[in-house]
This record gives sequence, structure tokens and C-alpha cells, in this order.
Amino acid sequence: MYIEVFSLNSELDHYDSRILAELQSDARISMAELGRRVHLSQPAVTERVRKLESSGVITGYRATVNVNRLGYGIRAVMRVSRAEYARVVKLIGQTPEVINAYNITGEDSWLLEIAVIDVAHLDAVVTKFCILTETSTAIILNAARENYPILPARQENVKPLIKKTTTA
Amino acid sequence: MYIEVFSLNSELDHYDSRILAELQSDARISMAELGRRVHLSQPAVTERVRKLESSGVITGYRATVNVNRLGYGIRAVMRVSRAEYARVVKLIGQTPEVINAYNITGEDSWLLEIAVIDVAHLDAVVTKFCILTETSTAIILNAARENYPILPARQENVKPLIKKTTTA
DNA sequence: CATGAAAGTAACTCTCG
DNA sequence: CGAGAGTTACTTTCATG
Repeated sequence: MYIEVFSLNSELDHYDSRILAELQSDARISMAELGRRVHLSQPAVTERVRKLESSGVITGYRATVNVNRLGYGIRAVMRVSRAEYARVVKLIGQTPEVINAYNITGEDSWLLEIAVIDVAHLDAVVTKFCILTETSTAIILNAARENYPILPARQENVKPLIKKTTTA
Repeated sequence: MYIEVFSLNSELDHYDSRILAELQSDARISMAELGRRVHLSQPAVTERVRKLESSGVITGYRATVNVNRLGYGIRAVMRVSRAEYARVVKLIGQTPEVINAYNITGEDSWLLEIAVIDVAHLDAVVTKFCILTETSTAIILNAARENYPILPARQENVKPLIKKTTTA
């Protein structure tokens, strides 16, 4: 018999994966409809969703919007070089154009994704960060993939460094 | 009198902004509750949401998940140098670890955001793309901001290159 | 399974061009 | 006077104990 390889998500079964897939593709379906899709009763699926929320697997539900339709002609990514951490965080907090801000490894310690109205607006935002440190900006031409649904990491995807061994 | 400066979102009024803000912070509230928050009746707010959807302003609703809780220990960004467009797109299609894939300007023509289980898994994904062209990977240490809500670009935020002029 | 809330539908009102 | 948007009232569907 094989030794079980447990992971952080060992408690998530097939039903939970189905639920997560459905809610990542449409977060506004009713629990009744979700139950139909995953073949569970409505109270059963509601209880599972509640547990996924309270255990922190599901962190929220958000409408996704088309930034172009909202008047933002340009999306861009800015690489921001090392600078005093607190100052960068503060500046991000003062910049609503920043949609995502990642602190990353390497020479560029920050990667920001921004949405701006036009080139003049882009210039204004870049300048705000240039005052702090060096930046490098690239405009997003298109997205081949966006917010791809994430399913629980499965054991067959894991390539363990230590092979499973048999018990005595 | 000033010439009106129209933009793509000129039809979006204060109510629509409120609706967009609410649905980006919680996409699962009922239309009745949304109506209460923005001070409109349930049928009225439902109709506005329907129009925002059909006009392409709202593109969908998604549950957001904690990738760590799903067994992915590492999030990273990969910069991928110029390569045959179709081959990159095809490879992205074959790689579920890619959450976001942006085609960008500059030397690195692609920026990919990925979620992987561990270093061995990261190595496997990076190698897939290294075969095609040069890559540069940085691990995401933390996110100072994620999916910041986007509101309609407002005229007071726009710095027009051509100033408003008076009519004859 | 029963009760209360929410969604969908229809008829009516109000305002504005 | 007609078009558009909102409200109220009512029926069906959904959520919750």
C-alpha cells in the first residue's frame, strides 16, 4: 500500500473542484443552479460554498469590467526598481490607476499593472513613480488569457522530489 | 457655453458608478440589496445591470480564490522574449498554470503570471517556454494591491491635449 | 418541508423632448 | 404626444432553519 501524500488542500474533493470551477466562471448563479450543475442538493452545495468561504479558499466575488468601455484607452505594466518599501506602498495607495501591485524578486522589485486614459495620463502616472526610483513601462497590446480559473493542485500534477514508497 | 467633451462612457451616470463599485467589491449581493445601497428599486437596478452587461462594460462575475489554499506555493511572473506569435499562444493554451498572459510592447513581448506548486513545478513550466525563446522569471513575494476596483474615467481626470473652447 | 426573501413580470406614473 | 426610466404590486423561484 502507498503512503498517502497529503497536501494543504487534501480536504478538497471532486465536488469542491466543480464548485470552484463554476463560481470562477460565473459567480452570480444561484445555489440551486450550482447544485444542479455539480449534482448536489441546494442545501448541500450552499454548505460547501460556506465552508470554502470560511476556510479562506474563496476570498470574494467580483464583477469584471472592460476598462476600455470605462474610458481607459491604455493598460500597461510598470517595473519599478528597488526603493524604500514604505514609500512605494504609500505611493501605490495614492494612485488609483494601479490595479495590481506585486512585490517581486530580482532587480525590479515591483511590478505594477495600471489603467490610464491616454498617453498624457500614462506620462503623469509614470512620472509619479520616476521621482522615487527607476521605472520601465510596457503597454499591454492584448491579453491572450485573463483570470484563468484555478483548480486545486492535484497530486498527479505534483512531481514529488521524494518518490512514494511502500509501507512495511 | 462649453463644448461638451464626450467620451466612450458618457452614458454612464452616478448610479452606474455606484453599481460598478458595489459589484466589484461583492458580486453576489442580491439586486434587492444593490438597489437599497444605490437608492433605486430592484427592477430599476436590475435593468441597469442588464444594460451594463449587454453593453460590455461588465464582462462577467468571478469568485476569487486563494491560490496558496489550493496547494500552489508559488506565484511568479515570466517575461518571455519575442517568438513566433502563434507558437506562444499555443503553448499558453497548453499550460493551465498560466493565469494571465499579456502581449506587451518592448524587448520582452510577453508577460505571463503563473501559479505553481513548488520549485520543481516552477522549473517544469519555465522549461516549457525556454525551449521556445528566452525567459526571465521573478517570484511574487506579496501583493500590495490586487484587483483594485475600476470606476469610469471621469472628465476631471482627463487632461485634454486640446482645451475646451467656447462656442460662437 | 415551511417560511421569508429575492427575482421576474406587468401595469402605471413621471419627465422630457 | 410618444419614448424612456422609475415605482408599485404580484407571481414564481430561491434561501434558510
